[in-house]
Amino acid sequence: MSNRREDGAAGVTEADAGGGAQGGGLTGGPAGGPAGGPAGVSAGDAHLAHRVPELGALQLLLAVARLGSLGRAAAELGISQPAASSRVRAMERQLGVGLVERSPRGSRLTDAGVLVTDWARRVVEAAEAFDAGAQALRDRRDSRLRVAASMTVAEYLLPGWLIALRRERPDTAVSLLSGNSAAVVERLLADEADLGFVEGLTAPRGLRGAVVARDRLVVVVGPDHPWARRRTPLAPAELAATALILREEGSGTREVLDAALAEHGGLAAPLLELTSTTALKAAVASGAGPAVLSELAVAEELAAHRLIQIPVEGVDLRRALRAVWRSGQRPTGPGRDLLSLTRRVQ
Amino acid sequence: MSNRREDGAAGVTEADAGGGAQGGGLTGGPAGGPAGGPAGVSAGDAHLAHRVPELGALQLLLAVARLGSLGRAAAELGISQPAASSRVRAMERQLGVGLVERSPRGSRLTDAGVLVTDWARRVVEAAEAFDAGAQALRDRRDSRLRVAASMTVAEYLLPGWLIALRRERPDTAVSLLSGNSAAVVERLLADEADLGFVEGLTAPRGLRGAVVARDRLVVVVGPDHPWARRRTPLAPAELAATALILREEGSGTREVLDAALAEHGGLAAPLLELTSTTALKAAVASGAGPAVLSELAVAEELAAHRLIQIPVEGVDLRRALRAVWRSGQRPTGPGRDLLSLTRRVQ
DNA sequence: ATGAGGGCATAAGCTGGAGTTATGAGCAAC
DNA sequence: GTTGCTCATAACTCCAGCTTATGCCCTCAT
Repeated sequence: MSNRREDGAAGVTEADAGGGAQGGGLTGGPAGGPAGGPAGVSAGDAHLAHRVPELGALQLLLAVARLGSLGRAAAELGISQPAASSRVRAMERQLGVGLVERSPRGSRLTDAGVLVTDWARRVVEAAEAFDAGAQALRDRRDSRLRVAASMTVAEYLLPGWLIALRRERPDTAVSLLSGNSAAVVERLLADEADLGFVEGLTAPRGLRGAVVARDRLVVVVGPDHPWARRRTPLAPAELAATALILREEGSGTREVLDAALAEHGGLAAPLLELTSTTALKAAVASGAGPAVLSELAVAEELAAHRLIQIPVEGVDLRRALRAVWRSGQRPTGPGRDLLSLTRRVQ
Repeated sequence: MSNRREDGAAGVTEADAGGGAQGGGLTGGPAGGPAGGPAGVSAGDAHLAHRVPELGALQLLLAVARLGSLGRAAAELGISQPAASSRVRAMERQLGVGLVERSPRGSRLTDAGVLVTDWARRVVEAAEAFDAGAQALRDRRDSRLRVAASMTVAEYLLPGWLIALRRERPDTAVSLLSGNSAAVVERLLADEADLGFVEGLTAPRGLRGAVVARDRLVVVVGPDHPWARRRTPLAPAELAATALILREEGSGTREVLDAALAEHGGLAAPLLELTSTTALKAAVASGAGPAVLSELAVAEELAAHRLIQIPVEGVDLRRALRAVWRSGQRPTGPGRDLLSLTRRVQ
């Protein structure tokens, strides 16, 4: 962990965070999702931004790791070498840990740097998803592919698709309209969109479509709810008889749930009605009661055990996710590319 | 989407991105992980940081969404109300989309704002994990709980635990040492750490421990690899006979794999040996060949289909993740808190 | 040996973004 | 009408980060 810096004040180079090189990694954890996800963003530390380097710095760190040189990393990001040097040093001072081992032959990450870089990668990946989505939201009219997607698809799936699409067809400009399924259908019929994505039990009338994925609704409760300690699956009638926290009337999730429980007595009067999935999850997590949500919407919370999934027996809560288009307007060009992507990248 | 702003130049307030309120969300997707994850960070767009608002702005947006007022959000982040106002406006200009509907009675998110805020939440959550990890890396000697963890635990699991711990015991300062399993054991025996986390088949000699989770090694290939189209599970002998991309000798993953395949003829000579999990995943994704990695390390890549998991029959590739401590030094106080967390938050 | 080249650090100067305080305007409820 | 909440604008300040210019150190090749 030698470091050429000799000045007193500046660099706190504690660097090495452990024994050997990262050779002996044995790893552990449960099956399924990306465990250990961060807890929810509630009130949260106000000064997070002061303790986490900004995106440019994190990207720079990734570039240094990949290219093995501050100078080359600087070039890739389009800044000067001294700027890169100073940014990395600022980051090291901010974190209180040496990240990069400089040598006249280049730069390598320290052990701590490897760890920090891995955490940084997650932030940058989230930022890329943000960017992909936001860009589609901006490029409104003048884009080659106009996509209309339901809220949840737009939120959870589309950014990943767009990144993959950009990787294969960098010149494709995509614009995104998002609303409920009815709005998606409307946009397609009005020729304001080329390709739509909706969820539901059946394909919308007047449109052609293809199932690109499946989804399931799950019953979730907060960790302190009595159900969280249940061992036996929930009976449909029991679910139907329970007051749930629900999205407002007209929500697709609620519709599907209604249909599934119709033969078991129908939904009980709701315990609470909320308008956003986020608010709903927060209410459930804080113990207000059980809710039924898309698996997709609660994957992170389940992995971090902020929410507990309760198995239900004897009810089919699966739904299809469909790509849809106007009859006779089977997608070509960029639309076809995106469509084929959705079959590979879920 | 009324907006009080009247000046010409400044605000591009395209705002609304869809039909109705976000009521009709029907949702879809496959089982398992957080699908639709972003693609890997390779060369990446240089100017990502110019297109994505910085963390403080994203946090501000979340606060506005939660509190319903720019002023209150500003107060929570410890900045003045005009600063918040200007930041949000800058963000709207940057993204080219109206995010917040201002009114004399407060502020609400627009439809597009809801979407953007959800994407922003992911970035902020990743940043919180970064912060939790980095803080533990810094607070070296003077902390109340000194944790030693193997590289992979430190990378994938610990940040989540630390966030949860901070939630319950805000005053607990944790320091993190990370290295291979041997180094972790060494630190514990030298009384330089209070609690350790290692993966492996058996508990280390001289230490007490408890299994806190389980993990599995999985065989993965790039999407273009012939195996990706396979329908039948891999036979152990077939896996053993195949040249794989592996971590260097001494890696825990390699050790476990070696043990599991011993009775099937032992590992073939490696196709390639790499020193970091990241480099390994990149090599596999680009089609260099198959590799065996912790489920934990490839969860995101599997979800985004950048890597394909190949089932293997007849070999047990599971491992235990253990918390360990010195005999007679059963963790108390903060250590006990963390330990009990690991059983709930995976 | 000795010079060329790559890599990083330092120094000095500039610029712009983001913050601050002070103030005004719109709307609601009392 | 007045009080109180909201947000917007204006003028000013200041610091963070960039750039260019330069120097040192090390390695490698001649």
